[in-house]
Amino acid sequence: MLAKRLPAPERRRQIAAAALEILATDGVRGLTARAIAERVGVKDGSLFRHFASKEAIVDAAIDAFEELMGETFPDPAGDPLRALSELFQRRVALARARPELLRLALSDRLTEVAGAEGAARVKAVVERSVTFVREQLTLARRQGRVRDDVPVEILVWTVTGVLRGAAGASHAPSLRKRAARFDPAAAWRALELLLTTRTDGSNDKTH
Amino acid sequence: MLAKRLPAPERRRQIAAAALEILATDGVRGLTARAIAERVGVKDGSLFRHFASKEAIVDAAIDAFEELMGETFPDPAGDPLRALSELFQRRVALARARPELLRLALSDRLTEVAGAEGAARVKAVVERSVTFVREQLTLARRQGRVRDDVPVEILVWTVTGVLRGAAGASHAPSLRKRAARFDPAAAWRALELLLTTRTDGSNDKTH
Amino acid sequence: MLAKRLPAPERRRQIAAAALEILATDGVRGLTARAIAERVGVKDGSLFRHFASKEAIVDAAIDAFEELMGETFPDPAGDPLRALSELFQRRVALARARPELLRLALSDRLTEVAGAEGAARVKAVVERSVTFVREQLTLARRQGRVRDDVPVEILVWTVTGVLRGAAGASHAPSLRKRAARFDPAAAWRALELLLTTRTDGSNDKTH
Amino acid sequence: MLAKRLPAPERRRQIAAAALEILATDGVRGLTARAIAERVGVKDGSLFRHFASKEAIVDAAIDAFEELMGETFPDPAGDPLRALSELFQRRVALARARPELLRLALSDRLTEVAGAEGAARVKAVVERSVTFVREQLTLARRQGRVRDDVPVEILVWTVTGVLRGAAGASHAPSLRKRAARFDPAAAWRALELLLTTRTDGSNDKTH
DNA sequence: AATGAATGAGGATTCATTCAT
DNA sequence: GATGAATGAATCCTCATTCAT
Repeated sequence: MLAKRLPAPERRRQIAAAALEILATDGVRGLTARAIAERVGVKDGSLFRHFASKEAIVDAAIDAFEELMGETFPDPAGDPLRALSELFQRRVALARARPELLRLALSDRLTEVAGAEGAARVKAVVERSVTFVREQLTLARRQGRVRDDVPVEILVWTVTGVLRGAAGASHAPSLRKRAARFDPAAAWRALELLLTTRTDGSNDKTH
Repeated sequence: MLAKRLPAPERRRQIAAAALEILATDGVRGLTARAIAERVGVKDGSLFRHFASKEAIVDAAIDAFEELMGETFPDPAGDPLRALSELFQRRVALARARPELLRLALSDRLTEVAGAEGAARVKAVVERSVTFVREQLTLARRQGRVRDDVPVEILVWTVTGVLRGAAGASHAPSLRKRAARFDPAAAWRALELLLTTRTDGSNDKTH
Repeated sequence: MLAKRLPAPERRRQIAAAALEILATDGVRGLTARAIAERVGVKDGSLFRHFASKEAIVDAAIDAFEELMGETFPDPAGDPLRALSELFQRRVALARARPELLRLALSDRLTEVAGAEGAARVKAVVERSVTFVREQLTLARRQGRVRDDVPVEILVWTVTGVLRGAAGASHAPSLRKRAARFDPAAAWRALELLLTTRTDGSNDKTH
Repeated sequence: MLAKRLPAPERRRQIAAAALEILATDGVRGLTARAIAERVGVKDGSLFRHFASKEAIVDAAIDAFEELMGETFPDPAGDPLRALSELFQRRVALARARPELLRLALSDRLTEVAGAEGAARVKAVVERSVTFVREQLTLARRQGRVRDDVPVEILVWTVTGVLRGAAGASHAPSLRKRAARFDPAAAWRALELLLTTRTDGSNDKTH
């Protein structure tokens, strides 16, 4: 029962993609050579004709991950709020299209299965997002378009928090009910309000 | 070289705690019977005198996790913003005191190693936090103390996002530099500014 | 079907001994964890409760080899020809008692399966024999009891050659016919004749 | 990146030679289809266009080995001591020219990787040498040119021992120091002295 | 004649778990 | 209550070999 022969580069891509998906759905311990091979339709030993080791497979998976995440970064030149908005929309769209990626980005599964070098790369991808957000926020603030009564870092956490929530809401079946009519554009508008509107905080704390 | 004999309930607690720590520091694949036993100072076979299976150990670990997280919930009666503030402070304090717990709460390692029932309990713990936040926010909004120009869910994500950031900043060595003078109280004040009702729309977006 | 439980040190010895024998009889590729385990009467995985790796098993086997070979070295003090004679007798006796050891000493199987450190130890054992022979011969020569018309090294090779032959003859079934009445004592006497000082040159070459 | 197409017989020779060298340098476990193919500059699958199996490759390697060793046998007619001398010189020369062959002849690697039939052939090659030596010695003894106070077999072992030593010394880098001015001709002269000079053994043992 | 993708049968090793002592 | 020796199933990986292209 031979598997269909496939050109090596394509097989490699398949294998890396399969690893990514399995990791997202079945977790660290589910990511076995056997499982990957099965999903691809070959025998486990055959994987090692294409990759030197499981770690190498994970590295390739991280390549794919890096690329997909990288594509969601908008042009950093231009209007910073627009840049943030675009990042937001694209990330939500990505979460909808490839929910596994989201899980991977939010969990540390990739870091767990990767070797030191791969783990560093995953971390870099995540940090790049945070840095991007921080930079755009700082820029926007200099333009007076983002509130300055709150430290940037807090705003960064706000953005990443809402992004995380929106991405989760956009695909998580269990959350679908609550966020049934979840609309990413509306979410962004709300987030923008948070970032830009200056509140006076006058009527809050009682203490 | 026999390990000190310990009353069973105490050993159980030890084992569960050890599992929790190992899971946090070494990850899913680091959580082996051997590793747990070693940390407790016992031989691996002995674990199974106290627990029927590794899954049972994880279940007990989840008990501990549940309890520790549960303790951070403030009295839900009373001032909702105060309740949120307290949850915030306590969580940050917990993150500082027991950084592993934070990692566990933010990663899905526990869910990964738990059986179905355990996973559900972990999920419940996390959801309970979100629900708590949502409820307090809703209450506060009814009191007119939280802005209503933004859907509650967005505010929920804001709170959880900032909480996550603050908790991370409060312990992560790598982040310590940036958040060197990180002050949870200040973080909460900033968060509160974000949440509370604005009085005018003067500081509006430009486009 | 559980194997008989044995105290660990004894099992270790068994395993090392089994490895030595398998290597001698079945060769490098025959030395599998499975083969060792089978011979000892346990399952292969169990080997690794006693040794960290196959290499560690081989190391222990080399320990045994070293010890057995070491025991054949006579007291180097005293009459050098007597020392050589004793080494000779003991080696032949060892070859008869434990033919596998001989094979191992003469082949390089042990070196092949050992790690770098183990290989060095095996080499040292072999070299120690040669050195011992050389030293005793040199001593004897100084006493005028060994011929000096021939370089010592040639005499060393003579001794090792005859030893090798005698040891082989003493056990190899195929050679038994020829050396049917093979007598180690007689072999040594003959060897001694070869080594000792000639008195005259009467029986010289003809050409 | 196709390898140069070569006529089949030439490729076969290449492959057999490569196998021989790898076996000598890397040992039994180093002799993999991949290693052979690599050395030849071909992909591993291609080996099996030329040989039915790895065993067949080894058989061909043994052919080559047989031939090379066979070439060192001098004309058995004529002066027996001269014949021995020539064998000696040629073997030492071969050891110098092709050290791998020596290793193979002295180790039993070839026997290990060969099938039953091949192993028998290797054994025959070795035995042929011994037989040759024995025959020439017997002849020479009948002519009164070799000492008769020592059994022939002992002399055979002497010759093979010195040959082995000389061959080893002639190439082994580590031994080069000791045998720095190692001179095969001198070695043979010394050996001849051993074989021909009659000692009386009068002044040896003290016991 | 050679490649390139695949396999199946192992090989070493890990690990949760059992149970006699 | 704890140990210490064992297992069986699974894991990653290697290797000789096959065969369509």
